[in-house]
Amino acid sequence: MRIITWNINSLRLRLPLLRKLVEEETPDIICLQETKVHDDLFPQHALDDLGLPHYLYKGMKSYNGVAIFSRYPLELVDHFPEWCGKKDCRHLAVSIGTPDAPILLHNFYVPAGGDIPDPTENEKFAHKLNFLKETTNWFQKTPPTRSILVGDLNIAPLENDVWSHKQLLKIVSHTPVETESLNEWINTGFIDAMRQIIPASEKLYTWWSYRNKDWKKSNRGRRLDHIWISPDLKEKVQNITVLSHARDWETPSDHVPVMMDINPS
DNA sequence: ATGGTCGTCGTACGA
Repeated sequence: MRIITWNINSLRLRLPLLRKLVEEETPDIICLQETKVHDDLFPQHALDDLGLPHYLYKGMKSYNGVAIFSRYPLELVDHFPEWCGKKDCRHLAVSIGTPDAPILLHNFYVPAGGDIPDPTENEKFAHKLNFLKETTNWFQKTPPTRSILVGDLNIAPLENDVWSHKQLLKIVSHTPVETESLNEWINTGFIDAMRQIIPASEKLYTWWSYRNKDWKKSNRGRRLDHIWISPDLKEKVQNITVLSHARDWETPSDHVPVMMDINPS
C-alpha cells in the first residue's frame, strides 16, 4: 500500500500537479492539507479519472482544509472532538478497508502558530499549543493500534529537521515548547516512520519557504510534514521517500509530498 | 540587518 501526504496549498490551483503526482507515483491513498476550498466548491468531477474513486474531504473558505483520496473504500471515523472547539477543518480520520483488519488513518493540519513564539502575546501560538495538548490527551486515553497518522504538523522536532538548529530555536516550528509538545504527542504510542527509514543524523526537509529565491541553493528547509505509525505496523514499513523534486514543479507548493510504502497485511 | 513570496479574497491576512 502506497500512501502520500502533501500540503498542496490550494487544491484548485494545483489540480494539474495532483494529477502529475498520481501519474508518477501511483499511490493508493493521498492525504492533502491546506486544500483551501469549501466543501460546496470541491472540484470532484475534475478528479473522476484519477483512479482514486473513494474520497472524503472537509474544507472551508480560504483557509485550512483536508482531503483523502483512495483506491480502497474509506469509512469516515467521526468520533473525534472539534479540536479547541473550532470547526476549522484540520483533521480527517478514516478507516481503510483492507483484505485483513482495517487501518485507521489520520490526516492532520496542525495550526502554524504565527510568528511570535509566546502564547500570551500571540493567540495563534496559544492555539497551536492547545491543539497539541488536546490531541495528546486524546491519544493518551486511546493509544493507537493499526493506525497511521500523517500530515503537516508544522513542527520540525529534531536538530536535523531544520537547516540550523541554533538559528531556529526561537523561530516558530522549532522552539523547545513545540518540539517537546510534539514529542509528548508521538509518545502516546506512535513511531516516527520517516526517521525509522532515514536516520536522525541526516538532514531531512519537506518544506522550503517561498521567500528564498533559490530554494535548492539556499536549502533552508524544515521537516514539517510527518508520517507516524503505531508500533504494530513497525515491521510493515517498506520505504519512505520525500519527493523533493516536486519543489521544482511549475507553481509549486512550498511543501513537497512524502510517500510511504507499507504492507499492512 | 530584517526583508523576502505565495494564495485567497477583495485591496488584508494567514502561511
